[in-house]
Amino acid sequence: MRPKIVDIAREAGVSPATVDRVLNGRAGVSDGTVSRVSAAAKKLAYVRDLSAANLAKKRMYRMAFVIPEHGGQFQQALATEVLDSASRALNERTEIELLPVAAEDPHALVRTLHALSESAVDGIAIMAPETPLLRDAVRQLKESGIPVVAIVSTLPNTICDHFVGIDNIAAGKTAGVLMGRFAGRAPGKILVLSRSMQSHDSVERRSGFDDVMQKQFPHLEVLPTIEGHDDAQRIRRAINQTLQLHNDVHGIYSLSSGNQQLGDTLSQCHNTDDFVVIAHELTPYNRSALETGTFDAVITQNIGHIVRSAIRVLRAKSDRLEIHRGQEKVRIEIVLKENLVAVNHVD
Amino acid sequence: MRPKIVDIAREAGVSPATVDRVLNGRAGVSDGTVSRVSAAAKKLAYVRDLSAANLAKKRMYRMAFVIPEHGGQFQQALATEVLDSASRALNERTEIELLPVAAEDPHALVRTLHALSESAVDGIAIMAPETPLLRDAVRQLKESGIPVVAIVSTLPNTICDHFVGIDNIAAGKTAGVLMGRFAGRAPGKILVLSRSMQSHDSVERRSGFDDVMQKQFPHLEVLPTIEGHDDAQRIRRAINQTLQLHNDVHGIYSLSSGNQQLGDTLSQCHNTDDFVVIAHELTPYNRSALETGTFDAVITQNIGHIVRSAIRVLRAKSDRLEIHRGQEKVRIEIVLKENLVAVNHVD
DNA sequence: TTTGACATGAGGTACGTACCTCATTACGAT
DNA sequence: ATCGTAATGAGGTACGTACCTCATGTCAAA
Repeated sequence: MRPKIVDIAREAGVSPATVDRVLNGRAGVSDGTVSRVSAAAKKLAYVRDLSAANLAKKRMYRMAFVIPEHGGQFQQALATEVLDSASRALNERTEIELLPVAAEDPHALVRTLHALSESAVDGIAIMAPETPLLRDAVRQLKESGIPVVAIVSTLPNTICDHFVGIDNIAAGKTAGVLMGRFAGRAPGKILVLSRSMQSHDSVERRSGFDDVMQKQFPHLEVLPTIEGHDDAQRIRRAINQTLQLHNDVHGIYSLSSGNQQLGDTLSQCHNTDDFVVIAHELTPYNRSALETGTFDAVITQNIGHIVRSAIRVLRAKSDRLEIHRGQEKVRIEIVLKENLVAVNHVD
Repeated sequence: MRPKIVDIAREAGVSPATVDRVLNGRAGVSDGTVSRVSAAAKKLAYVRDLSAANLAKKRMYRMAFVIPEHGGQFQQALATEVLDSASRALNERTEIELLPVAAEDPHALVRTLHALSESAVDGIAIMAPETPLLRDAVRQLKESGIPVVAIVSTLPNTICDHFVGIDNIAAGKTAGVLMGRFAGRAPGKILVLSRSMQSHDSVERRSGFDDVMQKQFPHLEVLPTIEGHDDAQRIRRAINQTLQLHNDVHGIYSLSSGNQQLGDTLSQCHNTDDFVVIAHELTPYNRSALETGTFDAVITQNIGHIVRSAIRVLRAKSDRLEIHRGQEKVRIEIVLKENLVAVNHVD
């Protein structure tokens, strides 16, 4: 049997009430007694029965997910996954609130976070690009004792408590190796596409990608990033222009998750067998592009795992428990048509 | 607030005691009352507070992991992971016993399982090759109401309750695509190695591999599988023989997890840049082979996830709860030197 | 010596569920 | 009318922890 409070009391020669006071850090216990009780607890390897404690406390873990509201399929999938986890989490005393925020407006984001700091949440998971405004808001939250984890998009660990997501430099490197090996030995060019290079993530991926391409595949020249800004016309024009300018494009690398326009352009105007296409995030669209062969590989991260991991981490932070690094590490997944079946749907 | 037993009682117009009888399937309640109570419970969307129930019942989940005792690094990593999970699981009313069994002796396996069926465990996770003896033993366990999940090595779902592991045909296909695309366009041969083709897993991987190679890369001829049976000399001789016989070997595919001998042979006798090497399972050995460049890709599955998933599934089965398919699906992971850093260590 | 502050003990109630005993009711069979 | 039985209610204790009140103890300053 695991030791309980009465066992510590007996061991330390005090009453259960005193043990309770010590364990819960309440005042009115002399230093000597505190250390005797602590020693007894350590000696017996006491661990509080969390579920009994939570039952007694009527504890509820209240957490909020703050994510961009008008994103593409990735953000949508993320929201779905949060809602799904929310319904399951209810059985584990965890209430999850989904807070979509206008992504382009740092002030709206800060307002939302400020409101949260008033509303007695136990933890916040946030996906947002780093800005000075955000940094300050997060710092404030931490000062009020609310744990904050960043998901998908990195925030410096000095600011938030934890980051749940992949290493984007390594992801870019991975894309690079696949690109280099899939594209063959003939010299040629690689076209790189991104929604916007304002995003940290895109910059990191590009840098990892370039690193590998330069070192391992110098016969492939990586062209400057074309920024799409979700403008279909602009993207189409830019791609077509580049393809006309260079007749030796062997591959296309799409850094960010919005690829609808890319796929459309490709399937309309060109023979997709001519070059290797690698993209990020296994959205429904990218999934079908893999199936049809328009895309050759997708580098992705498991959204369900990210959400569950964020919840576990926030719960652990809230209980001041250690987190299980192995379980919380998000892996860079490589998806080809062939292992697609075995990968979770985003639905 | 979530509804509790008194709420159901009020709703159904009966006493809490009767609700208790109904919810726990005890006798002495008329059919009409049973259905009225059930209806009330459904109407209020009642879900039993598992932790309070477990507290009241002093419940312990007792589970056993039955795994091969003298395996290579993979089995060792599995054992480590089980022990690690065991220590954490204690805080969640879960006791995990690790039972290593002589892999080559089906009778020993059956004896162990039989002993388990006497010893009041709540669930069993087992990694073992399918044999008629095992099938019968597992069927018996299921008849005594003990949930059994197969891990890593498939057992038919008609026999056990669940399988935690990857689809080996898809894994073989994945290896095939990587091999085909990495090896280039020149015609040549692919050498295939396995510990033993007695193993279901190896056969499935090979069949997936062949499927892709035939359809997508017909210029590459896949040679018959060389079976190593963990005999270093034999493996070295076979590899050297084959390499001498065919001067156009472009790739080596190692189906099973024991690759020490393969790596040794390669690093001793040949220029490893000449061919692509793809292996399974990210064991410490394979990890270092990736780092040095001896191996080009490793197809793997996350052992920690497998163990945790098996525990969750067994707990769910034991409580007759639904399992969360998305969370329990094990993904086929592709590991290259570049995304190695981001993948869990096996230690 | 009194006072007061502080340390500790004793004992209770609560959380939501399980499970037990005993009492009561209803109803059909005798 | 009486009895037996099945159905139900009433009320308790327990699980391990939290948190509350009140009583009692100790010791030092006034």
